[in-house]
Amino acid sequence: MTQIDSILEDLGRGTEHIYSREELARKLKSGRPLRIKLGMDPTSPDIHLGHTVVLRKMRQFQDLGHKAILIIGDYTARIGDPTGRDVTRPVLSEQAIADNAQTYLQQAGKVLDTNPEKLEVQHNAQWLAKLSFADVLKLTGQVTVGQMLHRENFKKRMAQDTEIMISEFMYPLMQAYDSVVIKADVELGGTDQTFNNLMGRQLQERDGQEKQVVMVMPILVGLDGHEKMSKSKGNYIALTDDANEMFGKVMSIPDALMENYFTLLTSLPADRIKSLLNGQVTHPREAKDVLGRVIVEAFYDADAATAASEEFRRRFSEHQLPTDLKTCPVDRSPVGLLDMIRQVGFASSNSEARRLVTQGAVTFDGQKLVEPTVKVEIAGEPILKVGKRKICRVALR
RNA sequence: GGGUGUGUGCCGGAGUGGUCAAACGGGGCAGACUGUAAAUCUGUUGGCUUAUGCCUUCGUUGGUUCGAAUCCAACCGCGCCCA
Repeated sequence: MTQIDSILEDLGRGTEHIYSREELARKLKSGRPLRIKLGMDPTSPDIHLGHTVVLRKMRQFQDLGHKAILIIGDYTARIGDPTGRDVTRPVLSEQAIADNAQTYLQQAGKVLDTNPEKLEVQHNAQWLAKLSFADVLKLTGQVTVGQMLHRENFKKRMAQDTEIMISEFMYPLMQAYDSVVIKADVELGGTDQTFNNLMGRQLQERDGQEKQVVMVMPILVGLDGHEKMSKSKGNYIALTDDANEMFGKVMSIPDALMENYFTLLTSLPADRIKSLLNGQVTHPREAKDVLGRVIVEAFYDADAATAASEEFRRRFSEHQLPTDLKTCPVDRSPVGLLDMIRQVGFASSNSEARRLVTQGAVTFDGQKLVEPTVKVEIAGEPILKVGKRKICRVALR
């Protein structure tokens, strides 16, 4: 196996498809630092593990001496990527876009090498905003409607008779044009980006450039085990989650998801992963514990990972109180049970609190309370527990 | 522009004058069982200081009626067919 072959193999890990491997090999052989493009739309304020799949691939290229070009889609965000949507996206305000872009960068820095030699950050409004109508016509003159309608997502929406705004057709073009402007050698993206990425190749070719290689990564499935990890579905692990939260969320994923997470979110060697996933060799709980630690370690450190694992064991396996039990204030002492639950934020309405109480989810000061109408005394910071996860010490304000 | 249809709770989707806070499914939450896994079972899923009670909700506004998610009108959104 030549050196290029082994590099190719590493780079190919966790990718769904490469268009094309041969071209990538050729580019790698040239020896020059490649320009690796990744576009991110600042449409939501946080990034989560799903985004890191591609960011990690980007990092891998950086570590091999290539240059990461991170494109903040501050202009494309105004349209909204039609990807994965059955309806048109709402338009974001410029301010929201700018704010989101800021946090994106900050968080992406947890995965990427932020050395300016290795990372170039571009905002696509810089060139897209300048295009004239004539420029746009020229762009639109390079792609047929048939081609656009071939796109999975549009096809589906056509079939369902849901609306498609013409502006949405512009999205792939804009993204593709980004590739032309920055002269990308490789573009990374999730499988849902395939169409857009491939269009970049087309436009580059028309422009007389060498076509970019497109590497598409699988979409990370969310905590529920079915749907794509996304903020709006609430099935995500945010990079801003604290270590305990992160670890706990990993422990809650369905077993079937572990393989996916191991290959896409960790750098553990393939044979290690294999033995971890073999139920004969490793108990699934143990495997998941390793997964949780590795992931936490990537964003914090080894100590934090160990601590999170231990805390988890203490709390949920041994049913002990969390070490960092927070204290919640309540405004009066003989207080209605429902009122208290609402005041500490464990229920958003009295009715909800009532439901929780009658269903036996509430323990106060070591006693299970099932009568919604009782009043309780706050003395000596008693502990209130609602369900498995909501727990705090109650103190008089 | 003409014809026609549609708009229900987080989502899908019943309901066509009172018994509707609204069937059913999904999702969520809680409980049992567990490894905060899966599968399964059970309960619950608008709000209200305690409630065989009240309030708000079925695109919007107005009307008919003792009484409307259900009938009428106008308007708005969305779709289909024709042009």
